[in-house]
Amino acid sequence: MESTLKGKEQVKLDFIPLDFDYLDLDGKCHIRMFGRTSENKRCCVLDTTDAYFWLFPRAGIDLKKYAEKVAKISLEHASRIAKVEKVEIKDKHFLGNPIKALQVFVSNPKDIAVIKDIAKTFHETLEKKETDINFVTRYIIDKNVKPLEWVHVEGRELNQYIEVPFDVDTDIVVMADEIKPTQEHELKLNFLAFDIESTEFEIGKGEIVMISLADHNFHKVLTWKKYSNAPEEVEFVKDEAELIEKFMKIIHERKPDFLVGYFSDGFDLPYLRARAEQNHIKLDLGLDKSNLSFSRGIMPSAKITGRVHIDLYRFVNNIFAYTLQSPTISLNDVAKELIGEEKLEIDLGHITKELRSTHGKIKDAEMRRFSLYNLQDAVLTSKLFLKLWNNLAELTKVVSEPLFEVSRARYAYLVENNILHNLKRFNEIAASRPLGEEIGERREREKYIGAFVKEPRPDVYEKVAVFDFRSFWPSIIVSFNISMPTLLEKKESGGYETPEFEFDGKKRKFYFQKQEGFIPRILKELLEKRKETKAEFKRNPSPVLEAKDYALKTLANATYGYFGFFGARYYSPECGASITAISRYYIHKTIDEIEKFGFEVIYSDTDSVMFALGNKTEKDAKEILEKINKTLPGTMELELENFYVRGIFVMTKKGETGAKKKYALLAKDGNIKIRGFEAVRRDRCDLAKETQDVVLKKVLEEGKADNALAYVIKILKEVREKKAPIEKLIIRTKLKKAIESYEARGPHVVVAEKMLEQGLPVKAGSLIEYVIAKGNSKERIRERAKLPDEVEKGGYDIDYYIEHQIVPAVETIFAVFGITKEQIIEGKKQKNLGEF
DNA sequence: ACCTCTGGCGATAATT
DNA sequence: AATTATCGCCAG
Ligand SMILES: Nc1ncnc2c1ncn2[C@H]1C[C@H](O)[C@@H](COP(=O)(O)OP(=O)(O)OP(=O)(O)O)O1
Ligand SMILES: [Mg+2]
Ligand SMILES: [Mn+2]
Repeated sequence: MESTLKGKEQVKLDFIPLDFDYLDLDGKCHIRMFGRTSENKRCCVLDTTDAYFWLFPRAGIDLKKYAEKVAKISLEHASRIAKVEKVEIKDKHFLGNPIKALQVFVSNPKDIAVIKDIAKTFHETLEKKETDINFVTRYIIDKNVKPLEWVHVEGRELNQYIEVPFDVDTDIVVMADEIKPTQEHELKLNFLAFDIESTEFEIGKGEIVMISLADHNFHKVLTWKKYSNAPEEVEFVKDEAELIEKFMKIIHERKPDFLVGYFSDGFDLPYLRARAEQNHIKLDLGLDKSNLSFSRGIMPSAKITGRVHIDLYRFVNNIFAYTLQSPTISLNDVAKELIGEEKLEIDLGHITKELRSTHGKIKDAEMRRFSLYNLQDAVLTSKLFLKLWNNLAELTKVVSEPLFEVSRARYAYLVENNILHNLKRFNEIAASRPLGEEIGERREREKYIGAFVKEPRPDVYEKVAVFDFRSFWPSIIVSFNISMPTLLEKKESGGYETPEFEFDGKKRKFYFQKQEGFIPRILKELLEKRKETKAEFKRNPSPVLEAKDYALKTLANATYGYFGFFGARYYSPECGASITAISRYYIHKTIDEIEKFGFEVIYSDTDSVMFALGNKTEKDAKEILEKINKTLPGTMELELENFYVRGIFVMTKKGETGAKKKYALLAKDGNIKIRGFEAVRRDRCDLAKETQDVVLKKVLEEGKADNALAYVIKILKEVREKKAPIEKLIIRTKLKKAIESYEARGPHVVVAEKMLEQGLPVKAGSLIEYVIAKGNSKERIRERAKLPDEVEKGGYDIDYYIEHQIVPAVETIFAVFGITKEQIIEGKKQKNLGEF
């Protein structure tokens, strides 16, 4: 075949890669990147890189002969010849140790699977490595071309119509000859957010009624349902088919680099695809006239060639949401918190019901509202994208994987890729993922010992200081050089060791080598970045910076967790357990020193110490902090978290011990930090949460409980008089698995079954809402659990809400002040012991 | 197909 | 009636 990829015109340009894929051109696998030039031209860059994997030879064999044998592998596969192109003997490192390995270059990355299978049968072969590295990842690593990092490209411009063997809608296509990192330019965010309204929620049922598109200045609503006095953004089309065509047309005209949805992997795009199929429309949203494609699996990812489809819901769900206050991560809640705007309120159920029935009646005013509602969703999504962009981009740069992957990734993926993308400079070959049986065995391993948590003495404390280690366990990994490749069974001079601790039923001690390992090294660099981000957040607090700091902190902590993760390439529960053992040693030591100094240590969880200042000063506390820090090894550092005016610690409900992981602290600025209490839990009703919140606030601000008690008595009275609004009595519990797989059928499971019967969309992951209604109190609670709609005003179970929701939430707090449950329930404002 | 880890509280059902 | 198992969610 004559090459069509030559090109004539020499070009030099600066380019930012946004989207990556690979494809065969002229019989060779090419990387294809889509992005922008520094002149803001839409650009496609083609490049190649070697496809290869590694073979480790058995000891004592003739390497040259082995290499020659491997080099001869050739077979027919998928209607082409899969063969080894060349084999090189290389000096590499594996798990930190020098090793001779064969680098096996193959004709096509897709052939690695079949070729490695043959090579594995050779008696000379000990192991195969890096056979599962994605070709895009391979390219990013070997050519040092990173997602969202500008590169200078020198190459040949290809004539799109004559020389490029695929359709491509960009301003320029370049075959790269040379490509290297260069200075940064501004990237103008060219994107479109979209949202679809349909007559049904289930993919494959119903039809699309309306689609909205939005960016910072473009607003558009498309619908086939005609009505008068439509807002100016609305454009009417003939039918659903034309609606889909028009949607595609707008995307092709506006040419966004990013297509952004909220839950669009789970709903909008699968639904759109189903409807396009039904209408015999080819759903082409990308740059190469190809169909929208989906990755397989329970949570499919919708990929569009040349545009980065970002489902913000997945990023928020996996990475971003942890620092948010919002009760759910619905678009409404997240947008409200981050941009201060909400969805429009409409009766969606009514409208979709009317739209489903052939004789449905919808008023023009309702359709207007519906259109604006749909548009607002797209607008919120677009604003959210701009808000989250920086975090997405930063994380993408840290792990060097494409935005498409990073925006959908969980922490394990980020951890793994942060390591993989840094191996090259250590000349390291990547370890393999576990296979088959190994995974099962790892999953069944016993838990190792984790953190130390001190039992607090329940009381109200004045002037509380809180110390907390910065990135504690990651700093232990770095300071003690802990990782699977640096783990030793015996002590090495100049190396590191753990205290003795119980592991796998035996007293053990582990050792780590002196020579810095690549994982501790990579983590050290991440910690430096995280330290900067934490400082930036302290200087200039914002929810977005807080989320970024949290993501980097958690990426570091998940690197510790990765050691004990069954799917890890660098798996070592011994390391996980060593880290926690060292952490227990240092937190005990820290507690001891603070006590020796004369402070009363109230509580400690993992890496924090809370103590009462007593008759000492904040200056004294800072002094001991400095003293402790002088004794800490490596990069470990204890930080002053804050000084608090007052704090409360309570008993467990059983009343025998002080409750761990439950406390509240009043800061000097009036803010109350609540941890573990029902007030911060999703699965309690609002009335119980709010009541507890008020009680904590009152007792902390006043240092006594009389006003708080009066408040609770008032609330209980209203509950008894059936005055509590149903919304505040709704209990929300997540259905964590398929309904059938529950062994214990709690109220939320039973309600989920009921919802399913009513045709409501319920599946694993749904948040089930229910109210306990009045009924036979001798029966199980689940028998009284009803959908909120089914409970009329005042129809709730008074005793349940008093005995099971409100009183349990406040009784341990009042117990600190000597007030009993009976006093709360009977409303007798008796004098407590302290007042005699 | 994918999944960071352990410690802990408390609600409810299930079992004895 | 008391104890144990299951479940969800949170702290770190
Ligand atoms: N999500 C997590 N996964 C695994 N381990 C965790 C996680 N969160 C906390 N830990 C462990 C490791 C932490 O170093 C340790 C103390 O937690 P914490 O004080 O909240 O964070 P940190 O010490 O890592 O950062 P910070 O500087 O914010 O205090 O507990
Ligand atoms: Mg901490
Ligand atoms: Mn900490």
